[in-house]
Amino acid sequence: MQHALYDQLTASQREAVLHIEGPLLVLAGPGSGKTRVITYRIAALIDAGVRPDNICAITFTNKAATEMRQRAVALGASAGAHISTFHSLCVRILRRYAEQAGVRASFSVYDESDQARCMKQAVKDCGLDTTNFSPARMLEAVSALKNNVIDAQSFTQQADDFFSRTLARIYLRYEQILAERNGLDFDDLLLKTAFLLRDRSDVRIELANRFRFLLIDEYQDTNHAQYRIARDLVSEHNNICATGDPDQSIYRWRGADIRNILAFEKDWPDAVVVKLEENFRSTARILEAADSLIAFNQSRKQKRLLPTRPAGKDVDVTVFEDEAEEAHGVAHRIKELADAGQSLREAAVFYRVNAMSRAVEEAFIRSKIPYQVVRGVEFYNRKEIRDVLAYLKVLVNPRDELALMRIINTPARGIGKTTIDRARAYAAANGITLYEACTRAGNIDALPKAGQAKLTVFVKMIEQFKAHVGEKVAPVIERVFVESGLEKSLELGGLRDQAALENVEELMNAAAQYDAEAEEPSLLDYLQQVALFSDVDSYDTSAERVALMTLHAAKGLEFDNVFIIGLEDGLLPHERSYDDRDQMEEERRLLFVGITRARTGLNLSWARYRTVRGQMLRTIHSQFLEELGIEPARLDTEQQAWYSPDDDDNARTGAHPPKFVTGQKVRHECFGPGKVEEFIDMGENSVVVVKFNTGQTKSLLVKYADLSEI
DNA sequence: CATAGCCGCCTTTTT
DNA sequence: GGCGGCTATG
Repeated sequence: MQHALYDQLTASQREAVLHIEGPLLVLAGPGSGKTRVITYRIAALIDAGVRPDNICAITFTNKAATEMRQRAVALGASAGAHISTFHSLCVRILRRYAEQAGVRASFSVYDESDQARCMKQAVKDCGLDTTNFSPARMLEAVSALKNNVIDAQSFTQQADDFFSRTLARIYLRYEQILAERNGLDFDDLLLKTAFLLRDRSDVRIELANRFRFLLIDEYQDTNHAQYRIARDLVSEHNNICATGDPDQSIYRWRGADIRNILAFEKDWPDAVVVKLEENFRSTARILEAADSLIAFNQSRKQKRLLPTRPAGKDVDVTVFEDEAEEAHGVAHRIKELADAGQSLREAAVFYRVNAMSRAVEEAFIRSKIPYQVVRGVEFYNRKEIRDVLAYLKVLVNPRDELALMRIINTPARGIGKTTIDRARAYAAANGITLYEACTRAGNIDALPKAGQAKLTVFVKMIEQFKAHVGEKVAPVIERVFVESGLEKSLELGGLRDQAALENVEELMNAAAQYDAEAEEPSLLDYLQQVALFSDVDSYDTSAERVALMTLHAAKGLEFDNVFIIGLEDGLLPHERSYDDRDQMEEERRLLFVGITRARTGLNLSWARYRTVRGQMLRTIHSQFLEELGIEPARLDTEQQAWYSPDDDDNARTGAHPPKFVTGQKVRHECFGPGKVEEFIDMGENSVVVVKFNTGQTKSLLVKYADLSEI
């Protein structure tokens, strides 16, 4: 690397970048240039003569991995370093060492809903009812065990009370079901890899030599299984570099163990520790608020955020009447920013729960503000996408009964419940999989000739698809989509199906991109990787659109202007965190993460009333607001500082029809009294939807309706 | 066997 | 308020 590049770094950044051999811990506060340090480090390692393929960098999301790859290459580092999430890495390892790990390389990756189905089955198989042993709860418990590298056998041995013994039975059965279907859930990817490294020193040594330099970002959010994997991977050379910030640990509920980062120096006693405390991102006012807030956490090492930027604007705190006004207020403010020439992609709205995006979206649509919702799984959870992927899964993993059940009669081809039940009974009686049973449909005596014929046609179609498995992924998807009849079934439909068609097209585009870019492209790899994808990965940072996301998804990102909504008691901190001090502290860290995403503008808000599960409830503002170190006078303003309904954008058009708000009581000449359900603000063509006391609901053009307020 | 409509369930955050 | 599963009906 040219020496000039290092000149851009601070002394401590340079120290971290140029530390080559031996364990290194980088404790990096928000906005301290951590990402930059990691990418420079990759370049510096290569510069020092390390072969790219001896480097393995672990990121928290796929998106972070993609970005890091691009940045490293832009810095002049030759491509070839392995950069991915822990889960992606484990998929590759398990496929490569399937035999040693005791799995089949063709495994399906089971996502949350797949897991739920298997768990439901497991609970039922154990003769328990799903009310007392809710699959979700059981899944949570099993996941916690897996994250702590405890398998079903060893848990069974240590289970000593009624609940544990029951859970052990469920765990065992759940594992059996997954094994029968050749499926691995998210946690299995880590667990099986941890066991592989523990039990097979030959594999461990081979991998340790392959990945001579291991870099792990967001180390504060690793769980025990990930820790074990990392420890074993560096067991031969100790070249581990971990970066993170204990104050930004927000995944405890998912098994993340903050002790990993706190105990790093115990695990690697000769570790060099570099602290990056200067913040180059946010203005001083924003950092003061963040600093003041996080200081309320008791189980934490004292740490200062050192601002390098000027004071900047005050942090804005606003109270609104309800969530609709709050959303409208945010929209209004963003319009102002846009009018002042600010870029929309530099604005983001954060919230505690996904459901809160709705109100904001509605306001943005009305205000014609382009936006994108960055959400957990949305795209790959759509029915049509899952259907197509299920076909592909059956092609590479015929044991995947979950996938098979999904497609066997989708689109409808006359294979109903009775037919399937009989085929299944035949499979059980003969100790074969359901798919195998279908291939022998002619032998299933319990089935009428018509049923046998339908199954045979289905199997024939699948077998024909199989002939193309070795080809590029996108064409296979297209073939399956067309020839399975899925496409046709959607073409007949209405608007909804039209959207579905477009989604599948989008899937094919993404697959084509995969075909072009993947390291080792294959249908199997595609399916295993796609299961690990989330919508955060498809978040387009270059689009001129406001980003809407949860506080969790905001991790690692930064924006000029940040809006955090719903600072209310029970929401942030979330009510489910009340009874546990550690969880309360995590809620505080969550807000801390959100605040420190902002470069220059930070707008916090709460609403006096919020609709929860369809009910409008009175709220109390979040205790966190008082912990920001902002003068009380600015915290709880009676009237909004910069927004009032009269001062709307459309007021500028010159026309001034009356405006209404949801819930408002009005009277109409003919229909009598009623309540406003919706007000669609379109200037002089505004529409108001009123539910009248007579029971009927009417949409009325405001300028003609002559409604009067009550 | 397919479809529509209804009921009852859950609802924090996500790789 | 949304979704999955169940039932009743064609």
